[in-house]
Amino acid sequence: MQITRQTEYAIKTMLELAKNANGNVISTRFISEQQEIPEDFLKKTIKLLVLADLVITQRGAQGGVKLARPAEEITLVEIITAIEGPIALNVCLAPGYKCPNQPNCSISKVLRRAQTAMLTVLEDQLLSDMI
Amino acid sequence: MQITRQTEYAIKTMLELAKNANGNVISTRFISEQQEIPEDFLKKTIKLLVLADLVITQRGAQGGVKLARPAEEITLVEIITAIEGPIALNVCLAPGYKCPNQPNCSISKVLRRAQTAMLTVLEDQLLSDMI
DNA sequence: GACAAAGTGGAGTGAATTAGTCCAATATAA
DNA sequence: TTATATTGGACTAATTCACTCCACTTTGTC
Repeated sequence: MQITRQTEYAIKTMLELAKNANGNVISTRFISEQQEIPEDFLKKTIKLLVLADLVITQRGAQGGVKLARPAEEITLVEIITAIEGPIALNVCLAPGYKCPNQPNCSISKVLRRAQTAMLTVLEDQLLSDMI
Repeated sequence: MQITRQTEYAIKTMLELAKNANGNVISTRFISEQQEIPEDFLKKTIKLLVLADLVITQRGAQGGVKLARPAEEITLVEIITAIEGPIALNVCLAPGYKCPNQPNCSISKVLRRAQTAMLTVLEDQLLSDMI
C-alpha cells in the first residue's frame, strides 16, 4: 500500500532535474550526492525514467541526464507509473485482470472510486509546481 | 501500492457476516467455502479482525464469528487498517515517522493530498452499503 | 462425562519483492 | 587516447506475502 523507495528516488531525481532545467545534462553522481541516493541504484532508476520517455541521457564524458520535456508538461503520476507500472489498489483493478466474481463486484467498485480519487490528485500535480 | 490478498479476504469475510447478520455466529469453515478462502489463512485473518474489535468470536461447538457492531457503523477503512495497519502512501506519511528533509517537503505534501482523497472515499463507505 | 466441533497460537515454508551492490562493457568529449 | 559517463547483467540479504501444519484449548451436545 506504499510507493517504493525507488519511486521516491525517481521523484527526487525529477525534481533535481527540474530545478536545474537549463537544457544541460546533470551527472547521476551529482544527483546521487544532492539527494542522498546510492549511485548504482540511481542509475537503474534513471534507466526506468528513460524507458518512460521522461528523461534523456547522454553517454560519455560530460554526459548525464536531463528532462525529456519541460517540467510543466510532466505529471507526478507519470513518474510513479514509470517505476511502479500501472497503479492498482487491488489485483482486480490491474489492467487485463479478469475478475472471477460477478463483474459488478462491490469491492472492486469502491476500491476503484478510491483509486480514481487518488489518481486525480496525482494526475493534476505538475512537476513544475513541486519545485 | 496494493492492498494484500489478505485484506480482500477480510473485506469478503465482513461482507459475508453482514449478509447473514441475524445475531448468530457463522463458522469460519462456512465463510471459507462461500468466499473461497483457505481455511487456516482465514482463521488468522479473523484473529486480526477480532483484535480490531470488528468481529466477535465464540469458541467451541456451534461457535463461530459475528459482527461486533451493526454493519451500518463499520467503514471500509476500518477493515483495511485492521489488516494492513495505518494507511500510508509513503514511508514519510506513516505515523511517528520523522522526515529528515525539511518538514514542508513538496513530495510528502502532494502524497498526503492524494492519500487524503483516497481515505475520504474509504471512510465514507459503510459496510452496510456494500451488500 | 466423553466427544466432536470450533477457535487459538505458534512454527515453518516457498516464492516474490525490495533495495541494493559489483563489475565488465560501451560510448564520447576533450 | 584517455578519462568520464551511462548501460547491462549478475548477484545478494532482508523482508513480505500467502499460505500450511499441527498441537492446544474451549464449549455445546449426547
